[in-house]
Amino acid sequence: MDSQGGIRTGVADAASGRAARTGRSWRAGDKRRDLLDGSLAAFARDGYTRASVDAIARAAGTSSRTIYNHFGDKAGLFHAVIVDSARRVADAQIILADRHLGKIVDIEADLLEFGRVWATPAPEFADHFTLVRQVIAEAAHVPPATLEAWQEQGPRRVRRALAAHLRRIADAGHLSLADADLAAAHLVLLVAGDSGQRSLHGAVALEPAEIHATSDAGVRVFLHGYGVR
Amino acid sequence: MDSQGGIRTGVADAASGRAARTGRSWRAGDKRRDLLDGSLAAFARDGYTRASVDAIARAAGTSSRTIYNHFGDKAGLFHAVIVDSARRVADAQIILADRHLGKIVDIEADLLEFGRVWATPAPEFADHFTLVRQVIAEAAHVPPATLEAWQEQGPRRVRRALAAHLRRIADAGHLSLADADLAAAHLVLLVAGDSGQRSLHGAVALEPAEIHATSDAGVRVFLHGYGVR
DNA sequence: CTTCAAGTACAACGCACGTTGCACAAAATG
DNA sequence: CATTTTGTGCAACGTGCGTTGTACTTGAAG
Repeated sequence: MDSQGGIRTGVADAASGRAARTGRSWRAGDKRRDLLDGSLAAFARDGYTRASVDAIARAAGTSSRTIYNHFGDKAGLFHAVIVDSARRVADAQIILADRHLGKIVDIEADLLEFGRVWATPAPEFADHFTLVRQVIAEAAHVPPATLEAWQEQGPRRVRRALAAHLRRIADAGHLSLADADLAAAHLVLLVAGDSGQRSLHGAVALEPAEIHATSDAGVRVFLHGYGVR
Repeated sequence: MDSQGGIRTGVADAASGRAARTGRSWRAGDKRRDLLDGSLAAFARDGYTRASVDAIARAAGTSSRTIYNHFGDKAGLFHAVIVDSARRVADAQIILADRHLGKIVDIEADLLEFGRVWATPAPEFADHFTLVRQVIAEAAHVPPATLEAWQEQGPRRVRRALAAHLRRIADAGHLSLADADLAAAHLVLLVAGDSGQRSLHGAVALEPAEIHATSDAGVRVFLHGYGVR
């Protein structure tokens, strides 16, 4: 009953294989990048099933045949797209965490500032989060290997970076926490969970003031639970 | 570029038309109910595109031809399914709100109790919320009329009922609020937003203790903003 | 220039799916 | 009973899509 449909295996057959096999550097054309970018937009807009390979190729300015040469499979393309996108977003988020949590002078003020920036959606990553919503909605049809690679390169990497910061901040006496990983998960949920959920329901962009209000409230709840008393 | 794909119009062509035209009461077989229930399960599991009409018919124990006789269209079926399901869930939620917010003796204790019950997911409605996630993910491909009917019969109806309760409770001196509708939206988000978001990310069911903790925290934030000082 | 990998255009195959028409059974209605 | 409504099984049509093979172009490397 699940055999038909679903995103099938072809994980990383030829993916990035060319770059490794040939000594070619990625300068000219760079069809692979075009493909990853165009596919992200197409998958985000239409979802996996609806986004046809031909439409993706058109959006990326390549031939559909090139997709199969690079990724072997539609599923392989999807795998590469979400992992690549998740890695990029995670990189940006980690940099953001480093900037705001690297040096703590006033734990409450710094966390409030961090929360506001964190909760404010970056337009250049809108497609990514739309795609993530697609993945969550049809998680049952996404190969476990793809889910695993996405989580590992994206959310889990970010959470580990945040946890390291929180651990360090706690050791410096600004917080009181036992499980830094759990605390990191709680922090991002409290800061951006509500506004994320809310923007879904209304499908409208939130006002910055509303984002800041929910983020501030989340930080205060976090400090209520993890602050030094 | 958007012309192909998408859920097309056929909203309520023949939907529920038979019941209205003929004086027939819905007793025997009641294929329509079977269809609505089976379709809910199928759409929730596979999403709109992947769920084939034949598979739905099989899941509902009917013929695929009967689907077209009743709903005219696959899109019409989807429309009927989500509206019907949303109405049922909303009914249950409104009853729940009446029970817990009808008579207030201790505003904090009552809201805490209400929040815990509200945030605890009912297994019989799991399919519905899975379907809602599908709808949100591909909202761009769902006809506006379907989105509108769903919101009206489901979320908005619930929010209005909650707002009425909050208004009454405020008039009785237990709360201080200007916009009851906004307060209702805030309450459900604070109470269930986090746990809903969190259960998505992990795809695992939350422990009751965790649900209660986040719900309690949400209620306290709500009272911090809307409580009488 | 020759060579070779990378990309493209095109045609084709097979398949699954939405949808319809039609003939026929079953059940309710009078 | 006869009649009308509902539901079913089946065949069929058209279409869109994933995928592959193949011949051709292009541009860099030797």
